[in-house]
Amino acid sequence: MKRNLEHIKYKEDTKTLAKFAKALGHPTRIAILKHLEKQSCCFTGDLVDVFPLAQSTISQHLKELKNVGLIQGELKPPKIKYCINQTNWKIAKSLFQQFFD
Amino acid sequence: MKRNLEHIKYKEDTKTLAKFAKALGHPTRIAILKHLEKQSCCFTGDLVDVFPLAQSTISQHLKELKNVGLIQGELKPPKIKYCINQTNWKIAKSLFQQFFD
DNA sequence: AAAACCAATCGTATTTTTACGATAAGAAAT
DNA sequence: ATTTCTTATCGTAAAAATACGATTGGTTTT
Repeated sequence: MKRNLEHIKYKEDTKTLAKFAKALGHPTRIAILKHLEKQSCCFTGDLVDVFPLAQSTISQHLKELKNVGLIQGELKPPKIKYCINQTNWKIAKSLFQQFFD
Repeated sequence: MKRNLEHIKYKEDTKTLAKFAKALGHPTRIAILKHLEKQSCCFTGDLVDVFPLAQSTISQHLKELKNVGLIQGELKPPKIKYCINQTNWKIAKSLFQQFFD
């Protein structure tokens, strides 16, 4: 963006929905979430085995999903166990639901 | 992306869902679609009045929504009437639905 | 105490996205 | 025929996203 257009006032729901959608806007992140849904939980290393991507790249995608609150990490030294954040998952679900009618 | 990683094989549904999500990943585009849902249809100019964005920017967002098939444009010279593409809308809806369970 | 393990972060390169103004293209009105 | 209206497209600039390798930090194992 060339200019600062953050003064555009969108409704809160619109912004939140866009934020979730953006996080889902990459096939790797969709695949990670599908994996988490099936497995219920998993470690970063599991994903590095599943996807032909560098560890740092996977970590980056996980961070993004964590930042929008769709997943959460629990320390299980020396690993980190990632799960879906059920609270926010439900929020996202209902936002998409009502968006599509 | 530094390297060509298009050889990563994602399932078709995963790619399609990510594509739709990406298109929804901007508040302006969410707002445009909400507007279209309410109005059922509208012209580019209407949107230019609603959003404090340049006409070319609105046009660009519309193009993106059209490219993923969420909307379609009908020539009503000298205007263009945009509507939601119901067929693809339903596909997107069901993909999100089954994704969220 | 040292080595090994796991995952985040840093630095960086490339590509894509987002926004704008200016221009072009088409039809309608004058 | 010229002007007006509407929208797409072009060119461009700035920012964000995507990917990688290398490094760092924290545990655990040896």
